[in-house]
Amino acid sequence: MRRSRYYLPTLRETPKEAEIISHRLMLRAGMVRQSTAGIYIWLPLGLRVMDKIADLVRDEQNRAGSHEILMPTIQSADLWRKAGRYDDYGPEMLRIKDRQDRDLLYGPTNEEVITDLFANTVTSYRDLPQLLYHIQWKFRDELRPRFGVMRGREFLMKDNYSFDLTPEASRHSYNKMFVSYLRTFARLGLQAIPMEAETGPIGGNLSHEFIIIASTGESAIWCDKSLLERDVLSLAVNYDNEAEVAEIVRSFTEGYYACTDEKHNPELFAKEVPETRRYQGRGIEVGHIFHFGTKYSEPLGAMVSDANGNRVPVQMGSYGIGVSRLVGAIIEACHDEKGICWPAPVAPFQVSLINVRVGNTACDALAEKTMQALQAAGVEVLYDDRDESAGAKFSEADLLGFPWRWVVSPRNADSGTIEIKRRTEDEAQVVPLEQALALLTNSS
RNA sequence: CGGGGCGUGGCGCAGCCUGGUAGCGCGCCUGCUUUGGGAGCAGGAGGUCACUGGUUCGAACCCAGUCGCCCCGACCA
Repeated sequence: MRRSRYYLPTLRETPKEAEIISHRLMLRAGMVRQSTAGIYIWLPLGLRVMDKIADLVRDEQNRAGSHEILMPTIQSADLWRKAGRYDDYGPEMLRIKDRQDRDLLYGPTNEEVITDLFANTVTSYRDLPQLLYHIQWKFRDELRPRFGVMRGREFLMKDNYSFDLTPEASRHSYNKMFVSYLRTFARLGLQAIPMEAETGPIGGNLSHEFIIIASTGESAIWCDKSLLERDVLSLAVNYDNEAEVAEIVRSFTEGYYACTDEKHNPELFAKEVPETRRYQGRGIEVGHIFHFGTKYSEPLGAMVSDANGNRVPVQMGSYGIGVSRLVGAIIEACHDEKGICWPAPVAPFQVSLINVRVGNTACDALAEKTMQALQAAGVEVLYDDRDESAGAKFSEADLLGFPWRWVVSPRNADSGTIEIKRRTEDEAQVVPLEQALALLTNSS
């Protein structure tokens, strides 16, 4: 992609409404624009990141044996009345009427819709277990939206719902999602810590939040440092093996203190965690999983026949990841004073290609050749071909934060070499194009 | 919803107290010069001063109301 042709409205100064770092950087880097309070327009660069996160989340959901569907944003109030939540949910739910004066709502979550769907399509225990998810926009009319996309009113969420015959089987579904979440966040380049949580209005009796460490996070957290050193991705998981999955969950939940301010107990923390392993800081909630039994299946009639021919309500759980929130959360966790430092898996482009002397024949030729070579290798590159000063280009590249910066300049164009540097390192190296390509493909 | 603050070219701000031709920096356009960390000079474009009403010869400025946005708090993926 040529920078000169891209739609990338960056800002030199920070709009005054933006207070926290991720919001400032997202506005400056031309990722989003605010439309109205808590509601954002996603621009190409921001959308690329969100799509990558969604794809990665999707991949891990599928790997754990879930099936993707897509439920509507607009739901019927009747369904919510039937489940008994219409009145309970309160003003956070956006209620609307259609032209026939029927009560509708913009879904803040989807337990009702999916439980109803399930009730109408599955009738036998032989079709269980089932894990169904979608990635869809939600609306919650927050009292106070803030922190940019981290607490918007409209947000993109992945929500998965499990259906099982017995509480034990449901626990396995819960465990599968637990492990899948560990993998998902690790692949996104984040250290996520599972913490025991309150179940809140979703209901139920078993729940964990997944928190990533960020100094600007909303929640105060206390945990055992050794949780941060666990290597999740090297674990080979067989999701069909109940004992194996349960063991992984156990290894992350037992013997490790990890609490948000909701559940923090200072005496217990001091007693259970040796002083050298105590971590105290702040974090951002990026995922939340719940087991809630028959809370929705009973009122909505999601029943199946068991092996003895008895009709029993299914056991359910729900599992959420804030996809749009993650865009901001990753920036909170990955930035420096110059700008964003994207983890490669979610970077909107892998390479900032800078031609410091547009108009110089050798530079232009080498830059073109380099861009084409990168594209041919399937590497996403944003080629800054504008007639701007070198300094302006370097600053913007730092702000946008792609993993690599490749510079073509009169210093090295004649020799056909390129100066390459990682966003997070200070040292650059000057190498021939072929070698640069090899370094990039081997490293990522 | 309680408390605080703010609405003036795309962005950041001054002007308001003390009413009298709407200003600055950045960005944008044109030209020349420059060229490895947000270049210089010259010229230029761009604004119903959030909205409505009032006071006044005259309102960005004073008064009243409305709307919008941000921050702190209670609540949340």
